[in-house]
Amino acid sequence: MPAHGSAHALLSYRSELPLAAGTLVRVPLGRREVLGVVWDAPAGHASGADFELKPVIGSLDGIAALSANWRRLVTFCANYYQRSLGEVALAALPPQLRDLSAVQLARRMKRPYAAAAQLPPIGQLRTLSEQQAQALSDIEGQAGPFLLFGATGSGKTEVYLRTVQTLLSEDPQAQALIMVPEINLTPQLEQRFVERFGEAAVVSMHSGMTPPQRLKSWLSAHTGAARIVLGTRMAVFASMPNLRLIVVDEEHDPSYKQQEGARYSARDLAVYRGKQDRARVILGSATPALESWQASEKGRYLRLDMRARIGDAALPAVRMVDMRLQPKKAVLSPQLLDAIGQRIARGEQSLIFLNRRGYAPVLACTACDWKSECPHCSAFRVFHKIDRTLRCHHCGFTERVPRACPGCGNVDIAPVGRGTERLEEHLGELLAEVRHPDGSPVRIARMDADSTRLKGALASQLASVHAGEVDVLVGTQMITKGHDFRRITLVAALNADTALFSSDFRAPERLFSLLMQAGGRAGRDAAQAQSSEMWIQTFHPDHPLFTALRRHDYPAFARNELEERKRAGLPPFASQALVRADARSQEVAQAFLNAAREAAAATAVDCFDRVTVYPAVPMNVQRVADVERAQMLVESDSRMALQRFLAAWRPVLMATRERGLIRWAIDVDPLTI
DNA sequence: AGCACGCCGACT
DNA sequence: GTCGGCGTGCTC
Repeated sequence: MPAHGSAHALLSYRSELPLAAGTLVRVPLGRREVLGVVWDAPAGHASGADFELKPVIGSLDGIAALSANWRRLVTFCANYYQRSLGEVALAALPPQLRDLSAVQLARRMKRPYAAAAQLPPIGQLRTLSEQQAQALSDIEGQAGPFLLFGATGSGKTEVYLRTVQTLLSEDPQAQALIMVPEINLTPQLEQRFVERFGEAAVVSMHSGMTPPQRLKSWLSAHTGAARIVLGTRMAVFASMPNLRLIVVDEEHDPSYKQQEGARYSARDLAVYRGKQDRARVILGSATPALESWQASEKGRYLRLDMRARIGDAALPAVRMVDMRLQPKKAVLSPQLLDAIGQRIARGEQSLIFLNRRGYAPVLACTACDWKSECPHCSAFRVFHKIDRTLRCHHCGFTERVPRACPGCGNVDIAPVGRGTERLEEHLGELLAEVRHPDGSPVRIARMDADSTRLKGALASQLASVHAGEVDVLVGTQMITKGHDFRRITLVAALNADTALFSSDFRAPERLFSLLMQAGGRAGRDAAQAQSSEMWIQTFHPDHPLFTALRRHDYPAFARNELEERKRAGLPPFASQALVRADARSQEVAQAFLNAAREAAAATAVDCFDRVTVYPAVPMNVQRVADVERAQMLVESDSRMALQRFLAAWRPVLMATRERGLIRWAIDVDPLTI
């Protein structure tokens, strides 16, 4: 089964020696030599073909065959997400395995991966809170899967650590897989696991590693030497012969869904894999995905409640600022500004969250109707004052800001709206007079994808916040994730309203989660928690989402939202898939989709009456980098029916030809539609 | 995914 | 007259 994208994925080869299923081999394909995996044993696949089979070139016999469970996971993923086996399998293996010569491999395998790392003795551990102890005993006593519903600061990580510890000490071979949504979050997690279990027991797996590092980690997990694998979504495919526990931390995070190639959900695959491998699965979150919450309501997941913060630290008080009562052009209300000033005077830190980077999202001419549109996309280019550029956040197209309006020559072109850069500048002006207790001026910093682009920049910025060298931190989404800021007592969210009335039905869920997470940055020290506040500026202070947020009441939010989803027939009460098509023109993209839609009706499968295929529509951002994009929604009230339909329909899609079509893909369980 | 084969525009 | 553009199709 070598790597190629066609439908009937398996290719047959002959071999003098019998090769066990799961063996890694090198085989000829066309005039190349590629990596392959023996999928089924010699039998079956009769050579009764009309052509001669090519021989297997050799097997990578230093490496044990991939297990049946691993192959089942890959098969399931390929079938469920409508991709070829070869694509999924090869993407799941470390890329260096593909171009490693036999000699290099032999040299590599000489290194001792054989024995499972011994765990160092565990020193004195902190006493667990009552709810932590309860969660642990539930995890030990029940089969799961578990939904660990725990507030930020409730000590979820300690529960993971203890579960791993119990497991690994009971079973000297056992392995655990711990997943986090982002690469940025792996170092601090790795540190905690290494502290507890020692360097030798832990390996990481994420796309930021060099190919040799990745191969090393993979081999270490595959041989069973690594007891603990930490990683991002790709780690769900790690070959682990003695896997007994899978943790998906921040399970609600959209990053668990791969957004190109095989569009799998690592969280959902983790649950499948846990069942296959008889490994415990723990999904952890303060704001679970509504799909997971619903599963826990129905008893498919066992919910473990950890709603209190450690040491009974209070959650921050939520303050709503009604922007209808503020001066028209106010960015920051006087109350909020005043509150920030007070923190500075007390030597405490504030965090201002605005989910829009750059200086201004649009630049516009004051005389004509010119706007900073991207010539290659149906989107505006963002004004970045710092280097005086207009940058398209979709295709990357960047130009210097024109001196005068390209439309009419007017020199007066003005920024419209605001991003983090402008907010940082604005705050500097507003807080210019404010002083520290020691009389020094205010220090404002900005943290977003632009300020952290350079290697090491993120770490050094975080360090300076931790060291107390910053009074006010302005940033995007990125500052709300995971970082354990100890001295922040005020968090403010500007511009939260856009998500309330979005056409994306998941927008409220993401907003709630984001605000809870941002709020969780405040008052992580019990001593300061009393005075910690989360500020929200909004034109809709009475919106039910904010009512639930004020009480830190995720269950109330979920109940509300699930009711609406049910009424509207949306996930988790329906299953969806999306077919996307790219072409030089919108007409071609849509023609392809609609042709496939017609063909679906004609090739009626038995489950077709339970499935709705909607007509093709342009995507939200219709054109990116001069490519027109369209999509088509497929929906059913039954996941099974949708699956059966997609499996039957895929060959039809593949047979559908449209001149000028660039590519198409199916996205099963899409996160944005 | 590669890497062929194949049919139309600017070069020695 | 060729070199090379990338559209289309195949790989046991």
